[in-house]
Amino acid sequence: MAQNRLGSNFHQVSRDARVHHTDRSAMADQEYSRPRPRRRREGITIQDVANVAGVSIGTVSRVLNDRNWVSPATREKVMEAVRKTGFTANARARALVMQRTNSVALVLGAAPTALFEDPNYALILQEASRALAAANRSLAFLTAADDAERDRVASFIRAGHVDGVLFVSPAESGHDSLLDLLESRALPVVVCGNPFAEPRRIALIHTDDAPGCEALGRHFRDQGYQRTAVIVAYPGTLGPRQRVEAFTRGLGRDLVHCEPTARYSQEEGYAAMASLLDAEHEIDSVFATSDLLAAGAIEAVRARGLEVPDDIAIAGFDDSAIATRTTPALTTVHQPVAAVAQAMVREVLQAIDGTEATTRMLPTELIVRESA
Amino acid sequence: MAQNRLGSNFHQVSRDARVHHTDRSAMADQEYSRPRPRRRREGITIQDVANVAGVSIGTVSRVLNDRNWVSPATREKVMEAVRKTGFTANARARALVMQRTNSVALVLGAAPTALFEDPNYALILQEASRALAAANRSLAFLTAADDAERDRVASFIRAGHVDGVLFVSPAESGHDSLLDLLESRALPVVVCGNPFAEPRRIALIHTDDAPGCEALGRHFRDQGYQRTAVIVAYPGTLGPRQRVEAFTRGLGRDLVHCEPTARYSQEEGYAAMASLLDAEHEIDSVFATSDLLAAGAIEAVRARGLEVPDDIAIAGFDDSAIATRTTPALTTVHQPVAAVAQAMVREVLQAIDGTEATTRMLPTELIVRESA
DNA sequence: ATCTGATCAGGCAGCGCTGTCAATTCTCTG
DNA sequence: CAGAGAATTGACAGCGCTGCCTGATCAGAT
Repeated sequence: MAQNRLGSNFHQVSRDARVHHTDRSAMADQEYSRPRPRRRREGITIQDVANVAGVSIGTVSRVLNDRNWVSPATREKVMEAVRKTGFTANARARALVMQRTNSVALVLGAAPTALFEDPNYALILQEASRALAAANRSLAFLTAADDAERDRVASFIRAGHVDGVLFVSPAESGHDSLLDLLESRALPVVVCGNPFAEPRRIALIHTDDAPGCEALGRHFRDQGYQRTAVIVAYPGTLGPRQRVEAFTRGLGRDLVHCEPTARYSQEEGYAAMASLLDAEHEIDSVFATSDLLAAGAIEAVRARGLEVPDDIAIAGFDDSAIATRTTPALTTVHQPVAAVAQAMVREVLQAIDGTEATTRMLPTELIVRESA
Repeated sequence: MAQNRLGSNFHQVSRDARVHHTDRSAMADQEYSRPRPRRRREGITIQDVANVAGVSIGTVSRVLNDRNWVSPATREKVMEAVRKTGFTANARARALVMQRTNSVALVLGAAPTALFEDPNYALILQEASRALAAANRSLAFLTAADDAERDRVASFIRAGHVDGVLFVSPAESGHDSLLDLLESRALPVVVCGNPFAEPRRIALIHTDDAPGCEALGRHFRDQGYQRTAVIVAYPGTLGPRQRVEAFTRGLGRDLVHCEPTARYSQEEGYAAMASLLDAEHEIDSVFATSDLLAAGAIEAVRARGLEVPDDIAIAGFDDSAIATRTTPALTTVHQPVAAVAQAMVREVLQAIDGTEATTRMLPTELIVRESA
């Protein structure tokens, strides 16, 4: 038994020596020969503050974390020492012991180019960043456009870098494996965008597109448009389909044509409109399922010398920044993207604190401008 | 050897005393109530892997970090155990012991709205994100538009959340306190954008705007434009001033007028152009120091029923995504923003690894499209 | 004067990992 | 076949912090 302990005893020595030494150096700033400064010391630690204040590190910790049972006098001494030393608690040590990093990942499930192609993404990033900062959390930004990136995201999350995840995904599928992982870890996740193909235990913040789209359909009918087409990206997925259905419902008659596109981009909108015009459907109005598509469509119409809305009326969806920059300004359906981002943050923070995150649906509304 | 141990034995006394003491209190408690961890264990740890592989945690660590002195057989055993347990090293523990987080902050020194207002910012974010991911680093996204946010950034950095900082700032001043902090901490920082007002020990990645702007000036002269004005944001700062100077040099004659704006936005460009037109300078050509300003200027010109470039030629600066989306497409000066972001990441990573980050300058070139 | 309970402060284990060093085993030599 | 050296592994301190537990202190009550 004693033999067994021998090894430990040896090390205990240096430890005792260290404590002894620290106490001394607190009294007089003599030599500072730590037993083995293997790595350079990083900065002011809680121990330094404790030395200056003449208390133990436990007390400093108690003051910093606003725990009870610290006398006002001691508290003041510690605060003063913190001020004097310029101490900031080491986030890494804190993260280790607290099992919490105070940061949240924002995973963009698309190529990063989407960030300036689609103002919605930038807006979500902006609002999420702001909301997290307000809650004193930091934002880790990741993209997950392809499998390699998804792997990276997965290992990032498994490594415990973040307390929760905000997942912003376009309607494309391909994220199922990542969603599976997120679902399987007990890590709070909030997704925004389109409803899931299959039910999931992941909270979803999405917009109720139907009312706005239906109102837009009624607006088209009221304006007296006779032959209407739609340009729709990701036509196979649930969200876009719902938009078109609600629009058609409001319109009260069948669509002349439905032109699909691969993504939400201005170029795709241009191309789709061009092919609609080429097909000579004799349309007088078009609903594009995003403002970017609509902006492209407007360009295509004007490139042929036609006028919007007189020759062809065009409406978009999103009410993003581009909606007021087109000529004419876009009639569109307002989607509360900022509110979505804020709700995502609120839900994920709640989930981190233990309350289950809940799925929420936010309303949309028709914004009539000049293009339709 | 035995002599050496003797010294230890001396200290062994105090240790034994301590042990005795502990034992006593354990007896008083009647039971050993503390072998179990107090917090729930978080997941698979290196200890679990070691147990499965039948080796010590040190050996597992050595295998994972690809250190020498591990026999092939043991290595295989450990790898197998890692596979079987699905172990991923805890990033937080690693960060603490390594004094390194493997993440880098991207600080946007502007309101987050800039992100979709100015494509440059989004592009930098995109490229930095990509480059960091490729280097297996994560990106913490922060904004520092006002003092409150700068304080947040400062304490974030002091807390040791990141190993380095990428600072993306518009020409505005107001960041001096933050730059002071960054400079004072021995933390690698790379800034992009305009040269510093005062010399700093911070690496800077910026573009050499002069060649492109001068070429643009020559192009204006070659086109036969007679009366040229400029629209310039942040006219007091070094970068914009250099652009205008180089442009004027290429032009070979004085500017008719210099219209200042507060920021780089389409709206400001519109307003500046409108006021230029109102002032009846009889100009036939305008150089705006960013594509966004130029895009706004084009709108303003066309809103008055004038044609670009026939009535008034307009050129921009940046060659951002918007340059090809205006009608007509913008003649502009290409700024290698993606390359800037990549250089920033390269420099900051080098600096983290000990090499001093160096200031770099990247070239610009004239892109002639239709607007001038 | 002693006991009791409420406060307050200190001590220390331990979060999960890495780096150092000692211990152990294996391989050659002379 | 001992002894030196090389290869391999184990042990454990410690990164900086928090949380539990214990000890000390001080009123107020007995």
